[in-house]
Amino acid sequence: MRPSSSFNAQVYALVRCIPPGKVLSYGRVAEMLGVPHGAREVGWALSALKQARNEPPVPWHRVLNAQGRISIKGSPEAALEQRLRLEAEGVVFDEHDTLDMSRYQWNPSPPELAALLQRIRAETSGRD
DNA sequence: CAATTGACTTGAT
DNA sequence: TATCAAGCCAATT
Repeated sequence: MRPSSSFNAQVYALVRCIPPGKVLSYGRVAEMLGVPHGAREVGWALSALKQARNEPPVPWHRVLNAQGRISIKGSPEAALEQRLRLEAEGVVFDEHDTLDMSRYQWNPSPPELAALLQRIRAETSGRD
C-alpha cells in the first residue's frame, strides 16, 4: 500500500478544497492530480475513507461520476446521505437524479489550481 | 501469480 | 437517449 497512500492523501487534500455547492468528477480529480486514467483510484481512496479517520473531515459527497450522478454502489444509505448533503448545500438534482455538471462542477483557474496543487504536494510529500 | 472486483470513463451500437 | 464493451489501475482473493 506504499505508493498509493500518498496518492490518497492528495485526493483528500484536493477534495477538501472543493467549495460547498460545487462538485468534481472522479476522473477530474484524477486528472488534476496528474493521473489521467486514475478515476477508479479516486473512488478507492474515497471508499477507504469510511474506515480511515479523516481530520479535518473530507467532503467526499462533492465527488460523483462524470455524468453528474451519484455513483456509490452497495450502500444505498451512503448514496442517500450523499444526495442529502449535496442538496443541503443548494445543489438541485433533476428528474433523472442527475445534476448539471456544466453548472456545478468546480473549475478553478489554472493559476489557482497550480498553487493549490503545489501546496497539496508540499503537505503530502513528507507524511505517510 | 492469475482472476476478480470496484464510489470510473469513453466511444460504439 | 439508452445500453454495451473495452480500457484503466490498484486492492483483494
